Formats: sequence, C-alpha cells, structure tokens
Amino acid sequence: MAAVLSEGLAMLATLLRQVPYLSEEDIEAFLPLWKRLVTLKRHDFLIQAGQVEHNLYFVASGVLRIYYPSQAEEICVGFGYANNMVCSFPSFVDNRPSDYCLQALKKCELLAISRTDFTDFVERNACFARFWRQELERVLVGRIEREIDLLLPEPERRLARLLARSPHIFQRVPKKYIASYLRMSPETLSRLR
Amino acid sequence: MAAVLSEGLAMLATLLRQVPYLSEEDIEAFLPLWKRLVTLKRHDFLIQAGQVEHNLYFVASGVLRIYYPSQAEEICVGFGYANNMVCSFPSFVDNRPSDYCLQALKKCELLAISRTDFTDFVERNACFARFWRQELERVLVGRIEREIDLLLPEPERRLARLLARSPHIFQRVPKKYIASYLRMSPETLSRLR
DNA sequence: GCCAAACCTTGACTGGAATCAATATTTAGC
DNA sequence: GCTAAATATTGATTCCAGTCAAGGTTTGGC
Repeated sequence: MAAVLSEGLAMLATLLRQVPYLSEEDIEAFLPLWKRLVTLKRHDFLIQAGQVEHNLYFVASGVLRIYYPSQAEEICVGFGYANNMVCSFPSFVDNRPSDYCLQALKKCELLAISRTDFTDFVERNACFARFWRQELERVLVGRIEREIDLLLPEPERRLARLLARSPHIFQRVPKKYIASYLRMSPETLSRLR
Repeated sequence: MAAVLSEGLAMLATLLRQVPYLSEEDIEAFLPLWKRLVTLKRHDFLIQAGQVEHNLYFVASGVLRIYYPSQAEEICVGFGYANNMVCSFPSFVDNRPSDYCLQALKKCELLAISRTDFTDFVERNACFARFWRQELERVLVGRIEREIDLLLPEPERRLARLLARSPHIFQRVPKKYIASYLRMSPETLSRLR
C-alpha cells in the first residue's frame, strides 16, 4: 500500500519536474501534501452528485468517467486518465455540492490533496501559482475546443474531431460512454465505424 | 475620444475595486497598460479567424458575438457584454492563429491591453496573479456548466437552462444567434416560445 | 479457463428537428 | 419618420438519428 503511494508520488514528481520554473525544493515541499491514497474498484464512485468535493486527485492508474446524472440519462462529460488530475471542479472551486459523479471504469489508484492544503500552498508559492494558472489556461482552451465538437450538427464530424484529438480514448473506454460523450446513441456510433 | 477611454478605464477600475485583495496602488499600476481604445461599428470584426489575438479586451459598451466559421455554417459559441473581458482565448494564450471570429453586433467600445503587457504584469504582481487565476476558475466553471446545456438532447431543456442562467441575452442579442448558440434552428427556437 | 454479465452490432421502424418557403414584423440608417 | 434590410414567425415536408429488439461478441471475476 505504502509502495503504491510512493509510486504515485514518483509519477507526480516526474510530471512536475518537466515544468522548467518549478524548483526541486518547491516540488519537495508540495509532494507531502498528497497524503491520502484512494483505491477504487471498477464501478466504485470517487464522488457522487450531491457530495462536496474536498480533494483534488492525481490518477496514478486506471480510468474514470465524469458524468452528469440528468433525470433518467447519464451524460458523460469527460474522462480521467493516468498522469492527470481530476475532480469535480465546480464543486472543488466553490465548495458546493457536486452536480457530477466520478466513477472508476476499472481499478483505479489515486492520490488526494485537500482543497485547503492545495489552495494554501498555491497562494504562498508564486511558482506553483504560475503552474496552476497555466494548467487552468490549458484546461480552459481544451474545453473551448471541446465545445466545437459538441456544436457540430453531424455525428460524423463530431466523431472525426474526437478521433483526431484523442484517438487513445477508443482503446480505453467502453464505446457506450464515448457515444454519450459525443451526444449520440451507441447505435449511431457503432454505425459510423 | 480620450473621454471614452477614461470612461472605460473608470468602469474597469470600479470592477477591480470590488476585489478585496487588490490594493489601490496595484490597480493604478495596472490601468495605464490598457492603452488602446477600439471602436467598432455594427458588423465590424474585432478579430477574424486566421489572425493571431495579441490583445485582451474590456468591453466598455456594446455587444459582440464569438463564432466559429465552420464550412458554410457559423456556429455561435458565446457573447461579449459590457463590463466583461473578451478575446479569442486559445489564440491569446498560445499565440497562434485564431479559429474564431469576434464580431460587433452593435456599436462597441473596447479597451485593449497587449498580451505581453498583461502577462508581464500578472507574472510580477502576486495579487493580480491571484485575481487572474480566480477569473480563470470562474470562466472554467461557467464553461463546464455550459457543456451540460449543449449535451441535453431536448431543445426545450437547453433553452430552459439558458433562460434560467442568462435571461438578459434575449433582450440584447438577435434570436438567430441565440439559436445557433443553443444548437437549434431559428425556427425551432421560435416555436418553443 | 469458464461462465455470466456487460457490451457491441445490425436491422426495422418512428419521431422530432431541420429544411424550404412564404409572410409578417422589427430594426437600422438615412 | 420613412424606407430598406434584417430578423422573426408560421406552415408543409423531409430526413436523419433515436428507439426498440434480437443476436453476437467481448470482458470481468471466480
């Protein structure tokens, strides 16, 4: 167990060391804040709608889906992969109940840092503030591109854009979730291939 | 002309003074960086697809639409109102040609700050770095909520969510652009009312 | 490795939004 | 305020993607 935690921390450290303006001291100060290891079995929930998201997570292994449970349907709005951070972002930022569910699609191992530990650190460390700002910019740009995908009227073009941008998804995630993510039925996605 | 510029700066200052942790000195240092006044007539472009976005804009008056010119269609992805900042964000952040057009829907007056002036200032001023980070978080949360709007299969529910969140749009923007923003035809929007 | 469950594919049918078209209304600009 | 242009509405029709249903395939878990 402790081995998994330190393995995850090593992955996170490797990622942070690629950011040129983050010093080794900063990174060493940051890593211990990731105190908790979360292990999920397939179909376990990291968070359910209605709960407040108190943590940011780093995915050490596994895949998750993020979905919006609307009436009967479940609308898939994204996925979480190894080496990425995930959380129910609006809930995490505004400290309010989540509209979203995060569910493991296979066995997952995640590191957790609490909101307070994270925001305190970012407020105090200018380099990490810059890092987080650039992460937010990167994610925001991604969301804006994604919006085009969703606005295209033809299922075919929506699929083509996803294939161009994230072909790896199709190897890792059941097609029915991808179909939902592309706002089409699984049957339509199947017929397009 | 100079009067309009200082009027715009006064609007911007009023907005910034509402952020508790921004000192008057910081604000006074920031404002002079908004050097340029841009005036647009109806249907003029602030930026066209293919151009690089070198500025961030503050809308002093008027309304703009942001759209993606895809093949024949024009897909509306957002609007810019008075007292808000706008730009072709992916282009501004990554210094690459814009995929989007920003067009005035009526006479607009905007203040402009260059990317370099803006980013230099934010890198040097920790309080403004915090402000910008929180702006990014706020905008990102908005985009995530918007994504649900787009994923809902029923035009009726998409419209209902927009009416709940931004009823003011319907007073300021031609319906045909709102229809595009809601990914439905103008006829469908008309029939829903 | 085996079994059961989950997932995917294919076909037939249906419904709802897009399109086309014509008229009415609003708005911009002189 | 007037005129032309832009926008909005309403109706008739079409067509594309959703639904339903059945069979086939893959995958997870013991």
